[in-house]
Amino acid sequence: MELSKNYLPATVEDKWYQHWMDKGYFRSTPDSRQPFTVVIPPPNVTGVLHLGHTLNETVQDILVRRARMSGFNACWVPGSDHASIATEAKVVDMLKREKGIEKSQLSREEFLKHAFEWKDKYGGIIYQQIKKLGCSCDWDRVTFTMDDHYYKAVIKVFVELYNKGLIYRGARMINWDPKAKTALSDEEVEYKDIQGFLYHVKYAITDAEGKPTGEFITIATQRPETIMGDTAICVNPEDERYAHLKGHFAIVPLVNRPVPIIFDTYVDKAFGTGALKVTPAHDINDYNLGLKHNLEIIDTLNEDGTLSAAAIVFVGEDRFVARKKTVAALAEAGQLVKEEAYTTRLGYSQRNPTTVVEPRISTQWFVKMADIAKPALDAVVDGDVRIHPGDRFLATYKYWMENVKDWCISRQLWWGQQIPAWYAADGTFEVAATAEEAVAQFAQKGITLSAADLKQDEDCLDTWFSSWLWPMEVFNGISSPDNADYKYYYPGSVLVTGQDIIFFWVARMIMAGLEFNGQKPFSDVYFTGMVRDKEGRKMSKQLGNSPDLLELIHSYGADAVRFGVMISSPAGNDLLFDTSSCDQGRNFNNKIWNALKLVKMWESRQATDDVDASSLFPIRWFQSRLNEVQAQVASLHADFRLSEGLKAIYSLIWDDFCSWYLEWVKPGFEQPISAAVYAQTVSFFEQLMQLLHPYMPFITEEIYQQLQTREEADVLMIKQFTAPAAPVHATLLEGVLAQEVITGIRDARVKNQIKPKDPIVLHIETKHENAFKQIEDTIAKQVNAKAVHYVQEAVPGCITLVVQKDKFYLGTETVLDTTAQKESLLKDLEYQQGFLKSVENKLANERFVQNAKPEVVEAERRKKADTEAKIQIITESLKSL
RNA sequence: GGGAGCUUAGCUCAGCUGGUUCAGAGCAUCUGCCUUACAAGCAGAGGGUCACUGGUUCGAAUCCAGUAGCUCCCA
Repeated sequence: MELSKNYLPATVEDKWYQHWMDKGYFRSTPDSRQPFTVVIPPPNVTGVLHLGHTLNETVQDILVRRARMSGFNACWVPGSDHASIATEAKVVDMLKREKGIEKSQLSREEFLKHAFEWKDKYGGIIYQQIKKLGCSCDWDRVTFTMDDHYYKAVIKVFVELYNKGLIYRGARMINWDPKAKTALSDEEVEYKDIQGFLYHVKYAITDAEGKPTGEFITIATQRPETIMGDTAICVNPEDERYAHLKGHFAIVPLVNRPVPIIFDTYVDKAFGTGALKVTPAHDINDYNLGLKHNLEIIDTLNEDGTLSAAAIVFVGEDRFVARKKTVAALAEAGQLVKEEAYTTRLGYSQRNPTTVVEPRISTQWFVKMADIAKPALDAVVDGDVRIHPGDRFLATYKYWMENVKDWCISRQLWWGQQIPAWYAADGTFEVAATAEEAVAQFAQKGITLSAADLKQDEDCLDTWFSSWLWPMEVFNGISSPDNADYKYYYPGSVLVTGQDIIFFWVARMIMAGLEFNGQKPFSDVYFTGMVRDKEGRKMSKQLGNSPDLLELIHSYGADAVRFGVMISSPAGNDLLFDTSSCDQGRNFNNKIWNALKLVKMWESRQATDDVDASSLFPIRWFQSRLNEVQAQVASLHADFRLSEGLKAIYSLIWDDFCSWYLEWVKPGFEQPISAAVYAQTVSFFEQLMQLLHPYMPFITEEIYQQLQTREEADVLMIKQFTAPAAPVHATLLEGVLAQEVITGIRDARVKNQIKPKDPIVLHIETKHENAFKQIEDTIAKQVNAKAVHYVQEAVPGCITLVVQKDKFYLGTETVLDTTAQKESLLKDLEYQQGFLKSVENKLANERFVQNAKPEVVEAERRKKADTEAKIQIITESLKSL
């Protein structure tokens, strides 16, 4: 079959993915092998994969494929996440836009039906993309965080933690998303620097009896619209300016409510005016101050961010509109002293990025974190769970775990697991998996009720309260803990994820694993960095700087995209993505493809002979190089240095195999090739493809299959690695010598403008003629030498050059200009002399000779001798010119 | 405000336990090649006081401290 000019990924990728699927190679069932378990960080059903996912999935696939080829029973579980807030928002949007339905018109059940339809429709896109990328997931194990068993597991865990006293319900200051109308956890708030204003507002003072003293106290606030919720003014007890106001009151502007002047060291005398308005319902610090001083709490905001009746003025206005109106009203009343520009940080809802989060007091469910955090902290600190790279994230992890706050897990949403708390009419409740169990629990307390009397909590749980069970429940480990899969696959091997969800997910998974199973969920965590564009900006939809994955795969091929994201992204480092790295990947594909074409050309030109291929220099050398890199890649993998592994393989294939080896064994035009050499070459090629396969699965499988006709079961993706032989050090050095001589002579040819087609005669002056006998054919071929002679002295009229410790004379018909040679020799001489001096200095230093390791000193002595010899050779050459 | 990380060639980045396999890769640049696998290629070449200042050491891109700039996380 004629092979195409260039590699065409589209024709190859779908074919092999389908084949692997049909043969069930991705599927894993427990057996006697050791498991290698990876659970995918489930992407959101709302979105499509972006480059961050691409990097993640690629890393996982590399680890999983290599493990599968290394004797492990590799199992990679795919799935997706219901993403409560984000998905609910999208479904609500869609219903309104496409069907004209408001959420409020629907029952919970009706809404969930729409949500599931939506998930089925859009969730599939993600899986399609993962497949296109070549990921070897076990598709029979796809899990969704709202699957029936998963739902049950979440409820089970909730009930269990509640019964242990680790979940409680209470009114606290929480983060409120007024758009989604739900509580958020601290982790779901993203802070951004914002240019705002600081408004100075003066409040009239009255004495203890309420009589105006004619004085004013001025406060500075960023949020004038919350003035109506003020219940105190606070100053520092040390502040002399205000000491006389003890027992006095301030009159809140616009609503004319007297509030006490209180004293607390919390207030910074130097900030603003030194006087702070205290609004316990709308600021976390004020809330704490309020608790301490028993202040009234006046909540002036509705759940949608409009002012409530308690605000008295501007009721029903949005908080930002109300702010403007409040400022105008204050100005009119003459109570606005000044406004100044002010930079501050505002919290935004992670899932509604344009919505400012409102601190709000609300009754929610919380997980008590301190106790379950402790073992999870220890697991990482003790190295039971290892984080890669190094311990770069250890400090962050430790800090968060040591200062962990209780986790607000209730959300005022429908898309998620509904909180299993059952309320009686009087507001008392029982936590139980079902209404029937709740009835029984009430009965135990002597309260007789029927299921119909109970009302289940309207709220659902935070998505992360389901995702933290992921490594267990993908194997039904919570819902049915005695099953064989769970026992076999748990704990998992490696978790690959972005460093941005270290708290959301990684920390909590470790907690959940230890709490519910007693074992860590995985032994290694590999953090990938953020993918940015080439200007270093985060990829985002707003900027439109995130390339479409399917389009990238369409134009470059999946292997090239995988190469592109892997080639320069060591663990934890941000990746500045530029499509030029995909170009590099595509070029690499092409290079491999062309090497295949070359080798295939030889297939029909084999000459049977009795050559002992293993004794031929190119073959001995490449065998050692291959073994060397095989071992190197294994060790890099053990350290999770995947991108360095890819670099090593890239260079082995392009430079060593294509540029050196294939050129060395290449027969002359239309000449036959030794059958033994051919067989060996095919074997090398196969081993290279195997080594590269985890990184670039499609082209490697295609090449492997093209190299020979194979049995159906002979498939690269499941071919097992064998332990590489030890490389022969001397052979590697032989290769270096050959390469240096070839490069040196080629350089000399270029500098002396000898046309590539003009042959030369090569004279070698060496004390190691035997060493050159092994490589002289190879050298002659590579530098277009028609003859090689060994000489004992300079050959006149030749180009002279020195490589290592030997001299080379190039006889040529071209008229030579010796100045170029002289220049090059002089340059070399200068360098060698400088080098010699530095070595001599070292050796002259007594302390060096005394303190340095003997082998280091010995190496320096050798260097000295070698350099001296070389200088002599160069000097002689210069003389003969 | 607290913490972490980064700063190496024009650009993007490697460089693990200090010592010529330490100053590297890819892209970009320059020169010469349409050499029957590959011009998405081949053969060569040039290019860096390893941010700055001190310290430890016989020896520092590498370890320590400080300074400057950038990034991220947390308040």
